[in-house]
Amino acid sequence: MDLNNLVPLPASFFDRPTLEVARDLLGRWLVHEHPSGVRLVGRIVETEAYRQDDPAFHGWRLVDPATGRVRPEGRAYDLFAPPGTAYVYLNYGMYWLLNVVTEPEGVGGAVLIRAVEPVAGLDFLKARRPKARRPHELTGGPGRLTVAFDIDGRYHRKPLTAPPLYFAAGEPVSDAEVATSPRIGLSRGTDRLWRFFVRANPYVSPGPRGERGRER
DNA sequence: TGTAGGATAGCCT
DNA sequence: GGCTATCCTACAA
Repeated sequence: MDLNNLVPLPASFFDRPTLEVARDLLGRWLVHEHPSGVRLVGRIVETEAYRQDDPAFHGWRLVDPATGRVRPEGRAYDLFAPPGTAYVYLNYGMYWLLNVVTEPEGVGGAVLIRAVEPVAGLDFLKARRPKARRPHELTGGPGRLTVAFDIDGRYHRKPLTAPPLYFAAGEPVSDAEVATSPRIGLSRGTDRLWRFFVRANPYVSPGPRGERGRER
């Protein structure tokens, strides 16, 4: 990959089954052309998939289980937006979480970006998170990476298929390097192995009780 | 190295 | 009024 010739992934990349997109996003680059002029690039090393047939999905109750019809109500309806749209929301009143909407428009799905490995803009990232000592404290964890990359609600519902915030091709990750586990921080849907991460990568978020990168 | 508790705000019941 | 796709600090061992 050439840092001087970054091409955004097109909407068609996200117009696929959510699990496929979550797996395929590993190794891709998250790029933020920051308003200050600094370009921030991170290699994605951890994702989670959320689907409309999933009790952990925000928009779960918007779908009528009998008819499959969707009620266009509330914030969660933005998860049914066109593929490649940003779904950014405030969690626990403090942290912005970055998702990219998947599946065709009208079908609910999104991938949560949980951790990246810095590729460019390291000084900027460190300045945003001055207390980070170990790698995963800098950009490992969905709340940490949005602080480091200065991503917040202003990107909600914006297309992630063009600057200033987008994904680039990066470098593929082989199946041998990929591990799965239950998603982190949920009370429902914990039986599904819909968290994808790069094995033994130091930037993968530790999760609760130091479960960093452990498969189950 | 590990666990416990608290901060904080929008959304839903 | 309860819950939440989190993180940080304090404190024990």
